[in-house]
Amino acid sequence: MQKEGSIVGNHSENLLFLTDDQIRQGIEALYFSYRAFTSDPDLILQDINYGRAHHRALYFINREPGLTVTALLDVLRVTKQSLNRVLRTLIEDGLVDSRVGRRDRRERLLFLTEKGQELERRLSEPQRARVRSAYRNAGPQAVAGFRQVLESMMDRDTLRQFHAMRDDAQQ
Amino acid sequence: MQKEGSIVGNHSENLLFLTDDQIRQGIEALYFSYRAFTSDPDLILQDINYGRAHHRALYFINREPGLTVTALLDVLRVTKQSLNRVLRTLIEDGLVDSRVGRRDRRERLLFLTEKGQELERRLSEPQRARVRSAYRNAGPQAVAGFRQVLESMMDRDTLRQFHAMRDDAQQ
DNA sequence: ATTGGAAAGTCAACAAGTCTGACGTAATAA
DNA sequence: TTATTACGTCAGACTTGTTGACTTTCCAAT
Repeated sequence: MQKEGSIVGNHSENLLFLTDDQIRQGIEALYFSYRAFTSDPDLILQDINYGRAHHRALYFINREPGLTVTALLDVLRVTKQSLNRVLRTLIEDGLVDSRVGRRDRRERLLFLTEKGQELERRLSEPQRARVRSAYRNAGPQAVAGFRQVLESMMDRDTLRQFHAMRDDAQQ
Repeated sequence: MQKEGSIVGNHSENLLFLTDDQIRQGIEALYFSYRAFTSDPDLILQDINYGRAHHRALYFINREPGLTVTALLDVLRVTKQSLNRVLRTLIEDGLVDSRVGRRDRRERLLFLTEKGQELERRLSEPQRARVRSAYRNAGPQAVAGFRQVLESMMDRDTLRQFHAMRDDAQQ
């Protein structure tokens, strides 16, 4: 195609990291590592007859105490019927406290009870340990790249959610 | 603790990338990006009344034509009963061809039909496009870090599976 | 050569978790 | 007052996971 110069399609650096094989390996790495990532809490959840949905709910309620059901629906992207079943069991089991909103009394503000916080920690700590260990093992440069690629994979709306979470942690 | 020198706990570089906040952001990035990653095929699957399990089966059969049910079970880590149901529908619908093994006639060797290959491509191509675009956007250094962190998150057995797949692609 | 156990795969029944659709109630907004 | 919003619930369906029981095939020890 081109008479002379660098390899076709390359600008300044070579583009070997964009070969089909590299893409495939990236996809498989994502699949296998995500499964590993969820395996620890999954084992605990199985024992207590809960599912991943319970963990996710506990996680985000702990993340932002007092968030409303609608806000949680927005984060989780499930139907309210589906979330409701999960929330009901969590409330019945004394892990989540649902309080009527002061500002708007139609809203339910969700909080973790002491017991709820304890389970949330027990479920999430193995994941934190896994990520911490992977980070330590890979080093700060690799971690920066990891984050960069993950963010680039999100669509606009998901990225918005992600940044919103990141931002309200600063307060 | 230490009389003099760098900040406590730091070796040569600082360890700010290991703060709780960084770990938390990593976990959330993983959650949100994985959901984005699966969203494209999920939409297609919904239309044809298939689920993610069907995509996974198609993916790995395409990846290694002629693999046995047992081999597929090992990769997917589900019960054979669960896989069987998915395989049955794929075979009935003419997407997968199951041939009795020549070497061992208890085995079933799995292949994609032309139609199966077509659907697999349709499901996986959006994911490849997403990863390719993210890779291009983030650059080769970031990609290396991405891969390094993901691999560090896998447990021994998963890592073995991942490397086995990587290796038999070289042939 | 026979046979008894193990391995590969299938079928049936059940549980969990997701979805859609419809409806009811209470509170807020127009 | 009326329309809209937030939340909860019931019913029915589907996917995907499970366990248990079964058939067919292979292999190895006798």
